[in-house]
This record gives sequence, structure tokens and C-alpha cells, in this order.
Amino acid sequence: MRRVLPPSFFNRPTLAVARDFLGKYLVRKVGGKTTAVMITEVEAYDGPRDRACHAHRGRTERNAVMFGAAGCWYVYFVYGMHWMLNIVTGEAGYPAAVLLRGGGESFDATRGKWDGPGKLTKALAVDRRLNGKAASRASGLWIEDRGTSVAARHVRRTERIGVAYAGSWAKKPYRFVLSPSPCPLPRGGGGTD
DNA sequence: ACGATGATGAAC
DNA sequence: TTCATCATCGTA
Repeated sequence: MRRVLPPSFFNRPTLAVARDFLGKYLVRKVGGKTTAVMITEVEAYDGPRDRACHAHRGRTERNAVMFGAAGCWYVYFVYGMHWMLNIVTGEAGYPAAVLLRGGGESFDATRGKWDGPGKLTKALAVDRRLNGKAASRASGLWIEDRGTSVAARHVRRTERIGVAYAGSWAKKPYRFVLSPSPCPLPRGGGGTD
């Protein structure tokens, strides 16, 4: 079973899309070579109120694609050297996206190879050229469901990385990590805010 | 713990 | 036009 995720998958609340990303495959085709990476770590950036979200200060040239259709890539450059890969989620006009932060070769070997958003884009040759393009075979970068189902006990939620400037929004559990070993109950009991 | 490294956005 | 900032990473 192998299905390319359609725009409707992404046209849902950002947190739901982020959660459901775990266990899906990010597939890159460049030239004749295809690479598939199981997604194991993502972060949600949810709308203008989210102070960690680029759209918090309104629309700019850089973040414009976040305001567009779900299922398009939002790629930007940070720290003078790294490309960040996001996919736009939710209704057009509502600026939200999911940042792809890490991936592995399989469910049981989820760590080590592509941990870190900058390493992931470097490994998959992702740069500005994909910004605004749809996630599809045509763009050479897309997401597939290959039948892996991820149970709740394998999903760990934490604060997002590198967004300390966002005040209370930095503390929200918007980072989702796939953990092969079952996680104990979330810290503090409920966990999902 | 820190420096690399350059695009971006807001201020002037 | 200038300048602070930055959804990171490798080395120490």
C-alpha cells in the first residue's frame, strides 16, 4: 500500500496534520534517484496568534506561501546556511504550516541519519526552488502513506525547538516525535493542552 | 558554549 | 541603507 497524500490531507488543523505526519514518508526524486525518509519529528506553527509562527507579524514576502493553499511547500533560509522545509496546512488565508525536522529509515531505526531540519534538507537537496510548489510527484517532493500506523503510545509531544523568543507560545507542546519504544503517560498527566 | 554565515524585515 | 535577528549545526 502506497498512496501519495493529497491536498485534503493537509487542509486540516495544523496540530492534527503534524500528529499524522509521523510514520509517513517524505519522498524526494531528483534526476533518476528516489529517496524515501520516514518522518519522525515535526513541529506545528499555527496561525497569526502563534508568536513562534512567521506569520505572527503579518504577511511578508518570505511567509506569503503560508497564506496560500494547503499542501504547498514553504521553504526558507535561516542562520545564513540552512534551508527549512515546511508544508502549508489548513484553509487558504489562515497562515499555518508543519516544519519537518527529522526522519529515519524505518519505524525501528528512526534516529541518527536525518535528525535535524537542516540536515534533512541537505540530504534531500531541498532549497528555495521548491518554495510555493505543491507536494506532488510533479515537484519532485511529496509525502506518501506506506501503511505504517503510529499508535498514541509511540508519539511524544514536547515544546518546539529554538523558539524561546515566543513567550508562552514557546512552551506549547507543538513538537511531535515518533518513539519506537512506548512512551509513559505524558508528563503532568494530560499532556495535550 | 560558541562562531559561522547571509537572507529577511523593520527602522531610519 | 543599515542593523538586529534568526523554526541550526559542527566543533570545542
